[in-house]
This record gives sequence, C-alpha cells and structure tokens, in this order.
Amino acid sequence: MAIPRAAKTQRRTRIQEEKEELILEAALEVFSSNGFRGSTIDQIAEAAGMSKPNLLYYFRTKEAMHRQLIDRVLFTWLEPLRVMDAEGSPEAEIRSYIRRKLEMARDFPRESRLFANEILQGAPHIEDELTGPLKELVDEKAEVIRTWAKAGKIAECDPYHLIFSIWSTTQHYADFDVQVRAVLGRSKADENRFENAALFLEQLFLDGLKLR
Amino acid sequence: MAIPRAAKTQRRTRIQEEKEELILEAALEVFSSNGFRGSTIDQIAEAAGMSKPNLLYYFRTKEAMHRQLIDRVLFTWLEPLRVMDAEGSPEAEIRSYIRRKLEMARDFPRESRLFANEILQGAPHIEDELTGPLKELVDEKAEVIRTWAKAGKIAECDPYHLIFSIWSTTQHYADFDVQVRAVLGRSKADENRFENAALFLEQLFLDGLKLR
DNA sequence: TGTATGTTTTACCAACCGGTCAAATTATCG
DNA sequence: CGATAATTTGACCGGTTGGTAAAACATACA
Repeated sequence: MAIPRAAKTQRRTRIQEEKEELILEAALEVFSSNGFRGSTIDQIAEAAGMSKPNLLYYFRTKEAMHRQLIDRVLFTWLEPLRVMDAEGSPEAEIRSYIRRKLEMARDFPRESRLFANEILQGAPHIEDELTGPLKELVDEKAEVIRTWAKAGKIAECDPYHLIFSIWSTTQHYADFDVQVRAVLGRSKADENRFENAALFLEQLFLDGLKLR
Repeated sequence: MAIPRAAKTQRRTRIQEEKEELILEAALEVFSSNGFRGSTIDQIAEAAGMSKPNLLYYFRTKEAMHRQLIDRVLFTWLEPLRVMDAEGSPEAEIRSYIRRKLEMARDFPRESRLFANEILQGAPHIEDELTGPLKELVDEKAEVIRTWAKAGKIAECDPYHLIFSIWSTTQHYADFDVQVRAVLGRSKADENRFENAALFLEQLFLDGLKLR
C-alpha cells in the first residue's frame, strides 16, 4: 500500500530526494518571478517536468513548497552577516560584508526576489522568524558595530540603519534588476554593473563611516 | 440607452470623477498589499463600497485600474529627482533629495510598494516607461552629478549607482517596513525610525561623497 | 412630465485553481 | 520471480475569479 505522502516514510528514498530538489528548484523559479499567489501549482509542475498530482505527492500543498523555500533562503541569506567578526578589523569586515551581499544579489537573484516578495506582502508566513532569529542576529551584530564606534574605529552611527542600508543597496541589484538594466541601457555600464556597484558602495560606506 | 462604459462619454460626470477616484484609492490599498495577481476585483469593490459589476462599469478590467495607478505613481515618484537643481549647491540638493525620498517612503508607502511589486515581477506592464522617460530623466541628472564631480564639488563617483543607492535606501523603509519594524521591535528606535534613518543617511551620503 | 442618458444591481458563466481519488505503473528486495 | 511498497497519471470536484447580460433604477433637462 502506498503511504499517503512521501514525507511520512521514515527514510527518504533516493528518488524522493532528487524529486524534492527538482521541485524546489522549479518552485523557486516560478515563485520568485510571480509571487506566491501569482504562481500556480501547474506552472511549477510543468517547470519541474511532472504532473500536478505527482508534485503534490511530494509536497502536500503549495504553502509547503513555499515555506520550505523561504526557510532555506532566510537561513543562507543571513550567512554573510553571521560571519561578521567582532575581532576583525572594522574596515575589512564591513568591506567584505558588502562584497558578500552583492555577490549573493548577483548569483542568487531569485532567492532575493522570493524573499522580497514575501516581505513586501507583509511577511504573512514568517513574522515569527523576523522577530525571532533575525532580530536576535541583527541585535548581536549591531552591538558589535556599536562597540567599534565607541572605540573610535568607525564613525558614530546608528548600527541598525547601517545594516538596513547595506541590505537595501545590495539587494537592489537583484530585486530591481529590471529597473537597473533599463536605466543603464545596453552598455558597458550595464555589463559591469556589479563591479561598478561594488566600487561605488565600497567608497560610499568606507568614506561615509570615516574608515579610511 | 446606457453607454457601454463611462470612459466612452465625451465629458466625465461629477459622479464618474468621484467614483473613479474612490476606486483608485481602494485599488491602491488592495494592490499594494497583495500584489496584482493576489488582489481580486471583489476585494477592491468591497474596499470601495460598491458591487463588482458597478466597479467594472468604471474600469473595464483589473488591468485598467492597475495600469492607471502605476502610471500615476511613476510620475509623482520621480518628482524629487526632477526638482534636483544643477545650479543649486550639491550638498543642499543631495540632502534635500534624500529627505524628500524618505518623506515619500513615510507618507506614501502604498505607492512605493505598488511600484516595487511591479518591478519585482519583471515590470511586465511598464518596460517602455522604464527605458523611456525614466532613463531619460536619470541620464539627465546623472550628467548633473558628473558635472559636480568634475568641478571638484563632490567626490568622484558613478552617478548612476549613487542614484540607485539613494532610491534603495529610502524606499527600503516603505517596501521592507515589516522587516524594519520586526528588527527594531517595539521601541523608541521603531517610533523614530524615519528621523533616525534621515540622520544616518545624511551622514552616510554627505561623508561618503566628501561633502562636508 | 417625459424621455434620453447615466448608474447600479441581480443573476449568471466559463475558465482557472488547489487539491483528491483510485487505479495504473514502476522500483525494491527477499 | 513474486510480492510489497513507492511513484505516477488521468479524471474529477468544489470553490474562486474575471467578466458579462439585461433589466431596474436614478438623474438631468427640454
């Protein structure tokens, strides 16, 4: 007898692992470019090359897929902030934080847009994660930044708004990609937009924080 | 005999003008918090206090409402950039540009989110506006900034990325409001987030551009 | 007041969408 | 091989959604 859902089996099959990955990849593609409500299970199923009921054999509901994607993204998305080291030099730490975030915007734009979509609509599925783990991590790193400022290693500034501004400027290149490219047009400026952004942002933040 | 659609009449009635405004207000509310596909005509009709067929008497389709809203927002959204004055002092111009954009994020968050939603999903309805009027305006102002830099009034920097960074940092407080508030928690820092953001961003950009 | 025009409502429809069911097919393993 | 469990599919269902038809109702004005 077939067990109702793959999730109920004790050990996941090789097929299960492969298909779930396939589905999540397809779901990321679809969700990130159409939003949650704008995406249909049929679209995801087609992108994953399988029938709708087959997809629903692996994920009970549309929400389940979305949920798993969001959880995953939220975790990896915070990695650059997590590795910011209180013991390191402020200049190097902030510079590499910006660089890492910008690389993520370049290499994982779908993940960024998925997250942006969720927040834009009021984060209906992840309020707890925001006020819980996210807030805790930011509080911790804000304290690090504040310590740097107190020690005179960096200009006095509101650490929370500093973090917000790094988030927003870097993610802009993923979330608002269409706009950025429309404005830059077909040009070298467009092709090199990530390098140019890196140079500009480095200058902006390092000078803005009187780090050099 | 009733004319099929209000739009076909030669002069718009007083009632038409009032109702269309009422509908657009309701549509803004609904679209900005649910996205285009996430919003239903019924929701908008209810928010506007009328029946669905009645609403459809004023706007033929859901797209028509959305379209008109987007056009409107796109225009007013660029006003702060439009008034940036090549003859003014760079410090005052940039400072007031930031302030104006931040005020718009505070006072018109729904408009900001409507626009963000549209861009996030690839701007399917407004690609022409982006590569046309928007690009032209940005090109013009980028030239102004470049002139300031050449004259040594402001640090050398890529003017396009400067504009992007002002857009992203300010709009962040509207588009990512939920996240900002979750991180700041229930506190004075949350209540005063716009003043604090203004102070921080002013410092960041003025020092980052060696303007003081 | 009567008539033409403008506005609103009730009832409705076809397409879509998330999800189920039962049966068919395939993989796994003793 | 044979049996059992895992996977896949086609048919289907009930609720939602964008939009229509037609008639009732309101308004303006000669």
